[in-house]
Amino acid sequence: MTDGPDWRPVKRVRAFEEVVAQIEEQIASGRLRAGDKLPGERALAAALGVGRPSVREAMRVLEAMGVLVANPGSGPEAGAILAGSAGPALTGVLGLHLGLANFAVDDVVETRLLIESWAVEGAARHAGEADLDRLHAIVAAMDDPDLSPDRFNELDTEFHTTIAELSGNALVTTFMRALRDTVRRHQRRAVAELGPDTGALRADHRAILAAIVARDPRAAADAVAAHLRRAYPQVSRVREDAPSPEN
Amino acid sequence: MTDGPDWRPVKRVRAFEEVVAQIEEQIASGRLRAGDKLPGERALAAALGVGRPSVREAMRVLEAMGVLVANPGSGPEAGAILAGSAGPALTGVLGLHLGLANFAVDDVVETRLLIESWAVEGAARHAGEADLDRLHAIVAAMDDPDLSPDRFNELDTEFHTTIAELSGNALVTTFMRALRDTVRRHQRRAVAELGPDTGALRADHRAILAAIVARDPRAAADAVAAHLRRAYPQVSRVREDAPSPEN
DNA sequence: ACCACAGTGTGGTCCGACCACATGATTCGA
DNA sequence: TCGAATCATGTGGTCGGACCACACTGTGGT
Repeated sequence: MTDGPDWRPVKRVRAFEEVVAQIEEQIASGRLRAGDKLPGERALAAALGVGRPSVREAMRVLEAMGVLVANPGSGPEAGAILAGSAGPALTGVLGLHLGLANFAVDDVVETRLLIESWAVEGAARHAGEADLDRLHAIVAAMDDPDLSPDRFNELDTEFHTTIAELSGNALVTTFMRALRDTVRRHQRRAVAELGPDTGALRADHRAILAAIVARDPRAAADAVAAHLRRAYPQVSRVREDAPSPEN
Repeated sequence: MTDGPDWRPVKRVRAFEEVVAQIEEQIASGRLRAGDKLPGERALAAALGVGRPSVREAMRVLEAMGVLVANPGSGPEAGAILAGSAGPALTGVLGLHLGLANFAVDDVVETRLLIESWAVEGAARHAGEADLDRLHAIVAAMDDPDLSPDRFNELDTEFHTTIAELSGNALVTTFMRALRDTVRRHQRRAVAELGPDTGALRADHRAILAAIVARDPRAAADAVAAHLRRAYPQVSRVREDAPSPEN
């Protein structure tokens, strides 16, 4: 394994990478926290001994990762502010690599099934009364007969996101939402609008909620699996976890 | 719900965002495929009617998302080439938001447990003889008594990544690796080196492999869970999926 | 007290220039 | 003739400067 000189191809370090690295370090060490505001681009460039374009490229990278937002103008809203949720960044990454065929739509849906099944089990175990009320309200709101498709989608997102939150794992929530948005954006581009009629989807939601209310994690997971299979019928690969009749 | 004027805050569209959007569109529509090379920055800027800095910032964004790599010089290796795995990009995003306390280390480990448990079940069902040989070879290689910590870690990564691949879901593989790298990088920064002695970890690997060989998905998942609990003892929150004694 | 206005600082954009690098054609020498 | 040093070319990387649009802020005037 360790035969021959075996050089590494020399690490090319670009200026903006060093800028990103330093900001990352400030974040990791806790010297920079969420809500903090970075110095202005000009000041930062001077402090780091690089040109403003390098600082700007670093900003773009951090912005793409959902770490900061940049606002022009003056006042408390202006400048580069550390904030951010990882969600949109993840959605973007997943969407791009979906387009590059680095993985398939089936993979995405299957992963969402895996994650959301787990999340709903947690929800069935730990949901409090207030949580259940929120879910009931969402389900009820989706029964409005003259609901715009966009609004319907918003409520659907809220339903699933709330369930994910009840798992108590913020990362799972983020993943779940990113996976859902990725699939949705992808099929928006290819196929027509909502495939299955909303009636079946709303019935699924009620079944999921009923299982959560009944504190039955297994039934809740099954209901979620059935729901996703109905919502994404074009996805062929849907595996079972426990009840595998094979072998 | 639709009361009042209800303005949207005006979409600020920056030039580089438009550039990114156009490249994204070319990718989504299939006109740009993996392996393709983009025009030079100057040519692209001229074609799009923007300045070169805007094109460069777009490049940085796409590069940060793991979509392309940029090489200077001349020849077939030079230029902006579409390629890329999503892995490093995901690791970067997760690490940053871990530092920003948008989610906790426990969340990350728990999510990895969830994903890898599922993956190993698939591996136990679908692994072929060649796959098992690969795993056996890795496990054997890790028994070398004078193995550098770095090399040990490489092999450990290979073991877990191979299992994830056997699930047949490329996205799960990517996630698994990103989660693992995120935790590792994080504790590198905080705590000392390898916590548990390698002997127990290697024994865990053997147990996981044995369950896969035995085609026992349930046992394999349990073995993975036990392994992760041993590897990350500082993580308090480790839930069970099915065998929950509570309730 | 109120309002209009210039001042100031922010990010956004662009231009032009130069550098380092890798390649390929060219030229010069043996 | 063949080889090797050299130059030309084109790439991304970096920089400084300049200008713009924007949003706030203080300072005038009314």
